[in-house]
Amino acid sequence: MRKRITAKQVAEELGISIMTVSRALNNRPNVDDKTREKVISTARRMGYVPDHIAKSLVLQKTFTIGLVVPEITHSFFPEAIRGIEEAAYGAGYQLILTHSAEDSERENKALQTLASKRVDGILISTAESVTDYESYESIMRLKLPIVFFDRCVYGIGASCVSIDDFESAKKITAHLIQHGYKKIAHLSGPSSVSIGRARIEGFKNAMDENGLSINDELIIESGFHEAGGYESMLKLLQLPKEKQPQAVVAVNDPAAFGAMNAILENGLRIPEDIAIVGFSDDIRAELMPTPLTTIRQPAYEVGKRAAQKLLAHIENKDEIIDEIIIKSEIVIRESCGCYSDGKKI
Amino acid sequence: MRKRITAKQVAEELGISIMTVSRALNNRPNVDDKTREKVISTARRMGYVPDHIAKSLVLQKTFTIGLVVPEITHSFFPEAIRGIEEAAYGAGYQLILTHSAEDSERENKALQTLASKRVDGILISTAESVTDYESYESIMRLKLPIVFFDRCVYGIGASCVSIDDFESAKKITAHLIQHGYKKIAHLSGPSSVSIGRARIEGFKNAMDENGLSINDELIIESGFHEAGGYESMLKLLQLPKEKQPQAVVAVNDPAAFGAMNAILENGLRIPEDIAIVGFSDDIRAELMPTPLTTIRQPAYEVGKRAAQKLLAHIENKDEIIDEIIIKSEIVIRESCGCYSDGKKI
DNA sequence: GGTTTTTATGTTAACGTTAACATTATAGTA
DNA sequence: TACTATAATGTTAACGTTAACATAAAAACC
Repeated sequence: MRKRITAKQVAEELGISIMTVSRALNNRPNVDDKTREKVISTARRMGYVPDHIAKSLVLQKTFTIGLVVPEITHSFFPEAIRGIEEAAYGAGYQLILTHSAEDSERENKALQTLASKRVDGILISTAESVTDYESYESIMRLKLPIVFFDRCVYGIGASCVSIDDFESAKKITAHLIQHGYKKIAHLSGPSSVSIGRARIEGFKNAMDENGLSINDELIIESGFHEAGGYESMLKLLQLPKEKQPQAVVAVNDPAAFGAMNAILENGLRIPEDIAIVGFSDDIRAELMPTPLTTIRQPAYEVGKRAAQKLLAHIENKDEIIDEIIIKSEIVIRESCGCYSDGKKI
Repeated sequence: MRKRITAKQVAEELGISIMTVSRALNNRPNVDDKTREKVISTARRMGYVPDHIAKSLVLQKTFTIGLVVPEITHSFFPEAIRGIEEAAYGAGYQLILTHSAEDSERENKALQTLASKRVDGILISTAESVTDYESYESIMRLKLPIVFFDRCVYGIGASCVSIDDFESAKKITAHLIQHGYKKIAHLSGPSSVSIGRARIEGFKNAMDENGLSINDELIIESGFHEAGGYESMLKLLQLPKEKQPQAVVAVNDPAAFGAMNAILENGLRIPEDIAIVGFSDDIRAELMPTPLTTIRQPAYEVGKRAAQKLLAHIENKDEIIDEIIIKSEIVIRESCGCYSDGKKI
């Protein structure tokens, strides 16, 4: 069983130095054309594969980007990863994928591992359970560029790419208000996560600007999952009839799905009895019994821009820290009350 | 701006040798407890992060697995990746994720890159457009363990983990036959992909065993996407009435969705006029106007088992080559004709 | 107390590559 | 032709770690 072929062996085969082999294979100048050809063909014939590990060690650069994702099965992330991969691939970088499973402990470990593997930069969407930023700061102390995407951390001097959560939440809430609803509930995300905070603020801002009072009883933290949406909606439905909301703004589509189930199980109609809107345009949104009005997040675009920004930081250490906002789009379906009587509001 | 801290600097700080630092930090025996403590605390204080690249070079092992996925947004893959990540994480390995985008050229490049990055093994689900196996064989020549998952390549001496495509296709076809349908069509996958071939064979086998003749006009290659299913179904609907199928077995759910749209747009009912079944239990399957009967693929399990098998190959070079089949499950909904009259067949 | 065993630490070389400098061959110039 | 500029190739050291062997110190034995 032959061992792996190295540049040294190719050099010996040709009776030349390793350096000439290296130069020939890396398209460097000052190599005779004939030599270069011989080297290339001999290397191929011998099955030589350059050792990127050795190269990384001497160059102090791995052409690898670390990626930390909280929950890869959320429909947003596969799309975002595709955008990231596209940008990275185009620039000749590979991706090390790690999964925090929404656990801050695991996220921290992943960051340490990535630093240890000497990635050139890190792309991260924070876990739900993160409470302090020490692990991010320790990465930054290593002068390792870090770019947040979707779920951001502000004020620690890192770039961030996300959608305009505040504006989007405000816009979709305002849309409900236009329908004439006055008692509007919000199923909120965890306040520890930037998008949770931004969306609740957008909701409140829309209510304020339209002269509607905010009833704290109608704001319930439900988290990002269907079960939380279901539970929270049940609580709302247990309020006395006159306090119950006419419409609901859910922090994301899964939470909205849960809430929709709760509404239907209580024998109420959507949107006639209670209107509801989501956030994220999950693939299931348009297939619900009453198609869900929601916000479409350009996940691919977010991923791509985040990767591009990270690459810029990697290749130019004076690249300015930026907070990039990608515009989202409201997708009007029926659950808000539009079309239900045959015409759009 | 301080440079990165190395073991050498920690050693100098303490006035001891690098080797003692290395031993202390790696929990090796024969280090005085006091020395070990001092090393660990000093390393932490100085912000030392071990360099895995250097370690990989000397150990000739990277604790990294290469992953090649054809289309990360297919709902199967995020789940499978989660399983892979789980197994890899548990064993202390990281994942380099590459995306072939169903393109064999790009897949080949990804494999070369992974070999160059000295991954310890490769997990791959082949691209649709792959025609020859040279790139896989070149990986195997490097003694790099490779395990196929979901879409397999047989006969080249690599392990493979997939669901029982043949049996599952046979089972779901037989289910349609039990309903009494005799003219059954198949929208097939590309025959270049193992699962495409296995499913068509399962379909034919079920027809055979139940004494039904196979009409080649009713077998159309539609590929894995919605558009192909739609187009193919239109072709079937252009056949003379007496030749049109009573039921359709689609190669996967997206193809089935496309076909369902074509059926409905032609004013036909599902399943009364044409019954249909899919394959993969896409998240949308139960939300269709007529919920789709399909095969549930345990994607997480497939990913996890594939990763485990690869790890076994990595850690024991005599590990036997295996073809592992994960059992799938038929999910009965309404599109096959069950429940449509209020009772299950 | 001296010899052997065990434990703790140090030294050297190696992993496979490239940068930087050194040398040799070739071409160009006067 | 001799001298210089340029192109092609070679040599050495370095990247940060660990294995393998070497040595020194401490403990155990008779």
